[in-house]
Amino acid sequence: MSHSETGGVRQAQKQRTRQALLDAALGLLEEQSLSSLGLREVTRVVGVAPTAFYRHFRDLGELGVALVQESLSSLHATVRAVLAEQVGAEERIDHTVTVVERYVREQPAHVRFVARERHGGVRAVRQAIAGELDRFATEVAAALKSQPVSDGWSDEDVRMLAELYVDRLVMTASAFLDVRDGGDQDTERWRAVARTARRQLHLISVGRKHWQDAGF
Amino acid sequence: MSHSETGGVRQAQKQRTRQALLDAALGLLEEQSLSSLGLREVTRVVGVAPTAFYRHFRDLGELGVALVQESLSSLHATVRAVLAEQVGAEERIDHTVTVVERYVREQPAHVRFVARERHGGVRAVRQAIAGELDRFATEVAAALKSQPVSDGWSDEDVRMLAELYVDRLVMTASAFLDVRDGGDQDTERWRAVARTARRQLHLISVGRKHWQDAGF
DNA sequence: TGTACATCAGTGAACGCGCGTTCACTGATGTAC
DNA sequence: TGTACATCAGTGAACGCGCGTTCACTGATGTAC
Repeated sequence: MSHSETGGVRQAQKQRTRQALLDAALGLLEEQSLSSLGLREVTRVVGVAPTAFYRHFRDLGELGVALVQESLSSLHATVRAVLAEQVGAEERIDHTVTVVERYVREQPAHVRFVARERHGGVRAVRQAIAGELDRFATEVAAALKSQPVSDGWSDEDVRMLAELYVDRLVMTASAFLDVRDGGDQDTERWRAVARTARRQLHLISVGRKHWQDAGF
Repeated sequence: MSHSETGGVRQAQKQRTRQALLDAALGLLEEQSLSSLGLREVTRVVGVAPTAFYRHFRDLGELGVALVQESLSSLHATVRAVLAEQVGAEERIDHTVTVVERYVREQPAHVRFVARERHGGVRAVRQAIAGELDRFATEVAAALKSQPVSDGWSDEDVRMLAELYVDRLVMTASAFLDVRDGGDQDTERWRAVARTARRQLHLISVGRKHWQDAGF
């Protein structure tokens, strides 16, 4: 082949192995938590020697931090698109829940990983997740602030509201996951979770509208 | 001694060892998650032979379930007392947050355990926590229903609101814990978490008051 | 284009270690009479 | 009260096993000329 690009085949193969390690770990983490996951378990699934692991990550904590980026970047992008929509509050809530539903269906392992490791036993991973959710909340806050309903709101209160929404979305994703794990797929229970999530977000939205009337 | 009571000394000593195992495990779980905790680690801390463990628990999952009861029963009782108070909504919220603050200060390990294992790697423990929080939500729902503000509310909506409050309390406890872990103790950041928590609960409360006006 | 050397992703043997679990046991506590 | 037997919480040796990490290696890919 040409030598116009640096690396090429070798670098591409390395990336493929790295991704295989991430995928294998994510799969194994459906049944356990990161702090009990073994390096040899992961390499065994991929089909490489245990020592190959060290060519990509110092330890499983470092792999975990990489998984955080992978897990949250896709959801982040999708929700950002919803936030940018110029529609009414009710529509936006409905759409957001739909997006979360789809995310849980399509990336259940990523959702479980984040929910589990958000308070899990590996500090570096907890911090990575906290950092991502913080950036997430900052974006939501910016979107909320730009809406007319927020006129007269302090930055502190906008932030408070943003965190309320973000936490609720994470809890909702986790609730969908629990239904999925229970064996139900698209059943009554799944729809009940969606309905409850929408009503909870609507209730928060109502509170937001009347927040200043209440004198806070 | 007398033989009027069955057991006595022997039974009491067994209970003491059992409690020592629970305490040791809880301590070790500050730094790791249940699915990576070792049976030998626990018995080493207590100062008994590894095999003594089996006189009390089949495995660490069973010990974890026992820790769930221990962790949530005390908080449960305290919050129940707050719910029974006949005061205004604002006062009740302030008081609830104060109770949560005290709980995090006094039982940080219990709080961390529940937050971590709620979505952790051990199914039996997850289910035990989910069950406890479910009973908790049921009590909160009953308390909410008995208030005049809830006239005209469906049971479903009362339940939805109760879950919103319970999740919020768990998140608040977890937020206090994060500040504590960060090295700050009673500082500005701790007070900021308390302030945010109160405002979030108040906002939900405002939403509740205007829920029916909004036509849901 | 061809050749000679450098790089480095993945290998495989070896290590010491702590793990969970088994088993037959010991000796203090409990019970029957 | 005293004696003889039963119970059972905790012991300690032993086991096979999989773990994370080290090290010198191999051979395909990359680069310089």
